[in-house]
Amino acid sequence: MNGLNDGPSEQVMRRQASPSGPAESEGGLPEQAWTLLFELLHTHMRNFPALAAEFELSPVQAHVLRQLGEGALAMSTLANYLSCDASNVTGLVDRLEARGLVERKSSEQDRRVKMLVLTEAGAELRGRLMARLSAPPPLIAAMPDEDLAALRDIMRRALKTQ
Amino acid sequence: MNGLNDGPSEQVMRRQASPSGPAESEGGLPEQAWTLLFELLHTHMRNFPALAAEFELSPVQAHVLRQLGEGALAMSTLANYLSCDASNVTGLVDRLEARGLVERKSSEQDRRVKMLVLTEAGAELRGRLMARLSAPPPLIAAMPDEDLAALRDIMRRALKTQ
DNA sequence: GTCAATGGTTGATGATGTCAATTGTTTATG
DNA sequence: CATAAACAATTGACATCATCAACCATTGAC
Repeated sequence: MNGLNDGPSEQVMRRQASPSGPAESEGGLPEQAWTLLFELLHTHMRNFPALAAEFELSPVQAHVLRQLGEGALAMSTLANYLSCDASNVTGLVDRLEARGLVERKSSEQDRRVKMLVLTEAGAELRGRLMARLSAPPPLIAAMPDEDLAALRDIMRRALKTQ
Repeated sequence: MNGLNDGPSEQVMRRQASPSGPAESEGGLPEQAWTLLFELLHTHMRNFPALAAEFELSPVQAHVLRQLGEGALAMSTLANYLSCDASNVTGLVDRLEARGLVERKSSEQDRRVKMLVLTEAGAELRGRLMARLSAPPPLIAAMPDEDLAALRDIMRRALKTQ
């Protein structure tokens, strides 16, 4: 695990009484960059429910479908991904299974475990969902190519060394 | 509002049957950059509930406190911000009010309207919450200064021209 | 004054989330 | 081998979040 505060700068939280949240002009370089990203992030997340609803999915169900694309997942693994209680996943999967999007398969190695796999219909829906999700929001789409390339390279480096 | 698909490139969704979601190496520049950002975004959103729980707040309550910092808001305005039904806001505010974090004030101009304001305790809690939220996640904190500065400048330009 | 529109609440219902307790299966230990 | 501990999933009880339809109070237009 990467520790959070083992880095160089200690000047976080300089004026926690600031009325309007993180001030862009204050703090170290990481805080400045993060605050701006945070803005985009929340703007985008606000209409995630509406986006999921386009496919008649709740936000959580959309999240589940997204995670489930890589292959079969155990219920407990899914609970970890969602950082929620295992008992929550039961009902979640119940509803997805009732809609014919996923299937429970008992594991051969360990009969306690139930693996989740997408059905044909589930994979198809996930395909459309992911295509919709990967459409860049207006703010990104409007960026000049130069900035986009720089942004892509920066993020590639960051995700690689994580 | 900025249209979504009035841009240049049309090569989105080339292989929607791809099993693992948006492939980083495909699509136009905006899609490539966005897909990477999207990764960070969802990683961060996964532990937003846990982060809110540090302050004994549900995710939605944290969102409300965040929005409520700028000043008084009408219930209906808050419902718009959250893009949810007005009746949902009633219960939400009921619980926040019961905890002494916000207050309903009847508007002078229009006695139908109820304005929401933070109490002393609410403002204090919001301050701590915002300070916590503006702490950059590990992935950002680990970036070299050069990338951080570039990222900040790119995002500034993008948010400005929006 | 009457009537439609608006802002907020209430009640019914379903989805999401947690916790505590239970069942069935594995694994470790005597 | 037998028993106990650990684990995966489920169940039941309960709070929260979300929507819809119906309802009051107030406003504003006619």
